[in-house]
Amino acid sequence: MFSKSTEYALRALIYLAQNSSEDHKIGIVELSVAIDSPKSFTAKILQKLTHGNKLISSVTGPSGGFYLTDQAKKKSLLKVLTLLDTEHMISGCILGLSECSEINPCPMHADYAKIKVQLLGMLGQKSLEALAREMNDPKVVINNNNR
Amino acid sequence: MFSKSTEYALRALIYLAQNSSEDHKIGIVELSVAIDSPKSFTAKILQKLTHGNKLISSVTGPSGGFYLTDQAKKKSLLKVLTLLDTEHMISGCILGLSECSEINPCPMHADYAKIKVQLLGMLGQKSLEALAREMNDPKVVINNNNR
DNA sequence: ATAATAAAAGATATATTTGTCTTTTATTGT
DNA sequence: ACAATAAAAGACAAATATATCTTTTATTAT
Repeated sequence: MFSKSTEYALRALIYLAQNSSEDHKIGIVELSVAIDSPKSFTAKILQKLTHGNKLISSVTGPSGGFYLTDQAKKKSLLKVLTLLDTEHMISGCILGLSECSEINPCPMHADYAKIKVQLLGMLGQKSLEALAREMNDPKVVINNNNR
Repeated sequence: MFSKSTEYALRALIYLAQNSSEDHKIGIVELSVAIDSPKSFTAKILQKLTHGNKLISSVTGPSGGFYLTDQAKKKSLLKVLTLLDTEHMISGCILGLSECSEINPCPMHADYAKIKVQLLGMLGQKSLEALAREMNDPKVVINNNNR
């Protein structure tokens, strides 16, 4: 469904939403171990979310690291996808047509439109902190270390 | 959502479902123009669906080309995805966990499971010929040539 | 049989994604 | 100020996806 980049980003954000705050920052080593992702690659992805849009906050140096503000934790997954410029994965035409619309729909348009509404609805309503809360349940995981 | 390969495959199959039969085969040139896809690349993709599984039938030489049997036209999109080995795009974990299940779910598992049911339901119930029928409506398109 | 046709197969090229490693810069605690 | 720390930045490498081009093989119509 999503690219590896997007998957790592979402997992990282959920972990940060659960475990970080301004006075408890998370380093890239802890983070990439926690979400089972390649360290340097994950660092690059996080950078995309720290710069202009500043969804993620970061501080260099000792006791530095990444964290989310309370405001950031309230952002929805859909907002994250928008910042990652990957929302079209879902909102685009399922057959890949660039000009698929009500006026000139693809053969799947009507059926997919219904599902799209639900997908976008779920992603738009689901905040990072809500997902972090899910992780209070000990069986809920965000890495592959339960194998 | 899907890769370019999968998109081209689905568009090609829908076109073949609408326009081909054993005594009216479609050449790769006509096909790739009709669905607005790169010719040789599309040919490669079609080959994957002609060999073992033989969803697509093909004949070389004059008056040859690709076509679908009536039986093939009844196959669902889900079946096509399975043959393309790309069903995991939908049935896999939305956060990319390899071991995401009821026992150890990711934080999105429960919400995505509901949507997954609907997506798989739609794809499983939608046949190539049903989609071909959609194309009888002149406003329905399967290429980008309406720009 | 032969020539024409069209898919199959193979080689190669390009672009994008994913991943690693090194150097630089910013910040902090001493 | 200084040393240690951690992210930022940049260069590079590998893998995969996408795309093109050429040669071969199978089939058909003459």
